[in-house]
Amino acid sequence: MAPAMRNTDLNNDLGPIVQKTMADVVEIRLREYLKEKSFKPGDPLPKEMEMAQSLGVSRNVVREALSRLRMLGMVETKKKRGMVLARPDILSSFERVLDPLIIGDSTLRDIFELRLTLEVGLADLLYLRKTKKDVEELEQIARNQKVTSGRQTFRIKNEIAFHGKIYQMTGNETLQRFQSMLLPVFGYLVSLEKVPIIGKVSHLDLVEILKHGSKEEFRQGMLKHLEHHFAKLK
Amino acid sequence: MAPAMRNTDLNNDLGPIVQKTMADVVEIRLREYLKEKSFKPGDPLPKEMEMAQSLGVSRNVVREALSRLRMLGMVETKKKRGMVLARPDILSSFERVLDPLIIGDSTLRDIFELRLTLEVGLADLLYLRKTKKDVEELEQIARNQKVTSGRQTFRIKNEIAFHGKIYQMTGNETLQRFQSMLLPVFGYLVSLEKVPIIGKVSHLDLVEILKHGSKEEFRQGMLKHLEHHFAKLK
DNA sequence: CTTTTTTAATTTGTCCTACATTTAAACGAT
DNA sequence: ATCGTTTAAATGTAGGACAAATTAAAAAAG
Repeated sequence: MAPAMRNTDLNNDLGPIVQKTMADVVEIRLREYLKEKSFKPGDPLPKEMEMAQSLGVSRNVVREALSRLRMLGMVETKKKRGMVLARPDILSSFERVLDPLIIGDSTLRDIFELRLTLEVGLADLLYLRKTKKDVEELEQIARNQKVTSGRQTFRIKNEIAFHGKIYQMTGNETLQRFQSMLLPVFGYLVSLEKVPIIGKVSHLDLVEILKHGSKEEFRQGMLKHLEHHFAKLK
Repeated sequence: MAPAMRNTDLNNDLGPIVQKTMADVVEIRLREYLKEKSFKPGDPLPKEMEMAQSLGVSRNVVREALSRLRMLGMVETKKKRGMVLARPDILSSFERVLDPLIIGDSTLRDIFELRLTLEVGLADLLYLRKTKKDVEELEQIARNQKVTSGRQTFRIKNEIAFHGKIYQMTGNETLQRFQSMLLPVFGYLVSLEKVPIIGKVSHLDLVEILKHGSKEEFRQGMLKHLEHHFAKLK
């Protein structure tokens, strides 16, 4: 693990030689500018032409940079009105690049581990915010699975529903959205398995713990539920 | 929590009426195109002019869309060679929008919770991969703090060093980078505290657990270490 | 004088053309 | 066949023009 680590540091320190285009530079400059001047959401930004002239580049280049910030939701534009700083949705940018087919294998494994880590760590939030209604709904999902344990595709869908419901119960919207966009990654990795392996602790067991057990018991239960996944990590 | 949930679903289903620009559309179309044709990293893409003609838009619009994909690291361009699909760095896009000053308060709190969740859930990876050398280095950091517990700024730096080292010990590079870009958020929230509160379990205690204790003990220890943070969550 | 309507002006969105720059590929000389 | 040279293709940048939208101002109506 150490060599990989050193490599990362090296990448940070020495980075590859990349020929920055004007749009790259302008994007950075604009970002710095917004920070320095401590723009807040809603504040009006300079016009495209003003930027172009100040920076000494064509309006074309400025627009390419602005197009990037617009994509991230950092700025919004209206004709005649100009542009204003906006609150970016931090996860939408994430979503765009999270495709199991184009991200590398090592990153894929990293994300898989990240998800397992989250599931085990969720207990505290869960016990802080779970409601009786939530637990009942969760139980319904778990029972639903028990009945229709036949088809493989349905099994996966139900798996998603169950764990998704748990994230929802944390009351943390960002966490919930985060997990929902991690699902394809998770599904992709599970689909690579030849034989579906079932943990020692079932969904219904977890529901039972949620009803009458403690945080620690739930953590242990979730751990056992995901055990076979952890076992695959080397 | 239910109403917020419904609202989210509504936003997904019905979304606000946004006047999509050509660049937006082209970005989406290009992304679909890459998926449908199942491009893999390294594959050459069509030329700008070809795209423009096929889509019936100006080269300018195509370039704005491409500029976005370039920013995300999805495509790389070389003159004469054209463009190739590349492996995007999933976290770099995240980094761009993760500014505590422009993301909203609720998101800020969500991320704070996310981090706490991670720290508690880390134990398994940690015990799977920790080395003697790592533990020693961690101990060094913890001792360093004990000695110089005076200045506030140093305390924070040391706090970062300690927890950062823990993430590094998991051997999960993505996780490590993820936490490092979450640091500003964390630091921002901590800086809002009037009085620095110290947990019941110190860094040195955690090191001791890592040396001779079990995973469960470590999880409990970390929980106690972060207890005052969890206490603030409602 | 106030309210409504019309007009004008400003700013972004799109298209077009031109040229510089880079560099892979074709070509040619030894 | 190898090395250097030329060529051509693709991206990068610049600048101008106009459409579309929408605010702001001016004009008209009451």
